[in-house]
Amino acid sequence: MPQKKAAVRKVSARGQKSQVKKMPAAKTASRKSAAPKKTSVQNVSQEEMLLQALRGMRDILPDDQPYWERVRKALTHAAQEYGFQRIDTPIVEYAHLFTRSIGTETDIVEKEMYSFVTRGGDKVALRPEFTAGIARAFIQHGMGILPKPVKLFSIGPVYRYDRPQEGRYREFWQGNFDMFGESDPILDAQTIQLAYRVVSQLGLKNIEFQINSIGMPESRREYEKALIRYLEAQKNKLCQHCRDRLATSPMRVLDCKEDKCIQLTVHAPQSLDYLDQESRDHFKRLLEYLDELELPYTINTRLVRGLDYYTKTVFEIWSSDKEGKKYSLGGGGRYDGLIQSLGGEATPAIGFGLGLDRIVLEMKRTQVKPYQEPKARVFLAQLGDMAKKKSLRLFSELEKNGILIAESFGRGSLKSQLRVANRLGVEVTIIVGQKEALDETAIVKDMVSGTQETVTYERLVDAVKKILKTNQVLQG
RNA sequence: GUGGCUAUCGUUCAAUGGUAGGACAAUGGUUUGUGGUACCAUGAAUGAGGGUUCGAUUCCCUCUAGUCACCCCA
Repeated sequence: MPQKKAAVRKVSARGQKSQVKKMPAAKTASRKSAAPKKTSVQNVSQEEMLLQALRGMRDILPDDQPYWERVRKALTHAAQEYGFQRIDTPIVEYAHLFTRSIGTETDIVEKEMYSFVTRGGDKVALRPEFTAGIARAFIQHGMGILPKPVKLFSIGPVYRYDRPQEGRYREFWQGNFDMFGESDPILDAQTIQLAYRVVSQLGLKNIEFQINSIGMPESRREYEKALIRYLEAQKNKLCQHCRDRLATSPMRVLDCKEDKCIQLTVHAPQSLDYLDQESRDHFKRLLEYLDELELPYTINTRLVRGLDYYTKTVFEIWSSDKEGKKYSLGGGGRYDGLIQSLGGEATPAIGFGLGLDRIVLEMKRTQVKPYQEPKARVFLAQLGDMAKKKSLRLFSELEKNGILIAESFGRGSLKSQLRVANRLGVEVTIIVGQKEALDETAIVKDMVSGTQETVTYERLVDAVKKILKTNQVLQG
């Protein structure tokens, strides 16, 4: 009865763009003229909004959970094996924490942060990445006194107000690993090894690391100067966007995809040539370690990461499909200055994050098997009120004995219940009807052979287990 | 934030300026306490709002969402 959509009185909220301005309290603004904004809620009915997840937000449905479960398990196992301890930090932090650490000129902060003011007047933001919050926790809880390196692992959602596409969402999941207190390049190598370990354990092939070193702040400044000098001289050959970038983040010009920019930057100065002695040694030793570990890497002198806090080593993890198309799965790097710049004791650190949504996407794309939940092999069918009551008890009784039970208590006929049992592919069905309920017995039916026998409650568990066991042997 | 493409039952695919059809899935049934197959039946959709029109799911506009390319990144 799709009742012809009650003609709702619709106040035509047309016109009145612009002049939104600030409207401090908007106390005089009448209901209907309030909030024309362009939040676009205008033409969307309340009900419609209720039935739709926010843009870029999505549900991870039961069908997908096996993949996620496998990813989570791989992550936590690897974390354990490499001695990482789990830490969970709040999703919301002071916005300032992120601007301080990630950098104010970066896109992440400039236009992708979910920031808002709380009722108490605090400027806060949903975390766009993990490291800032973890660094904050590290300092706040005085973790600097712990034996080095301090290894912390996290998994959870992060938020970026970006334009969604496949594999990129506004709420997405990351697994994050950080090590504090150790500056030796072997940690860099170990970090990359760990990342490789996780990803390949998940069955992803064609993994490649791209690495680069951007040196310490001083050498980086030197380099930036040289780069600007070079680009400035041929400014008119750059695309418009890159010309703008010259002033704010010249290094980003390096990964512009415009042909003319690429051509121009081929011969541009490279950060590697401007490294200070220490960074140079660091990078050299890292490469030696990577060779030793036989990890698949290429040096990408154009690789610049979007966060300001990186020093020395930066890297990204890529996966490629048959057509050679590449997908970024994660990245990371060293951030020796971050802790100190946030107000802590000078502490070198390195870490990386993995994009879980993308990993799941890749797993599906390359047909990696998801994690299989243990599946019920026994079905419990019942007939009649009395049997229903008994079945509930039987259900928990069997479960206590480690037997997973499927059921469809809501159904009436035995036929339909058996049909469900069949579809679920169970090996045994236990049937309790009126008669059995009275006798305190149950029918145990072997779904493969079709034979069945009536047993007492005491013998029930054994009878079921016996069938399951012989099946197992047969499947061998 | 910019530009392109898209939008039909839960899923997938049809069709039309004039009552939207199939397949898969779902639910019930084929004498009611026994599975498969088959057969029958049932429920289920034109994303939202406006415009043009006698009439719009179809044409136009706006919004929303998805997707792709930028941007950026995971």
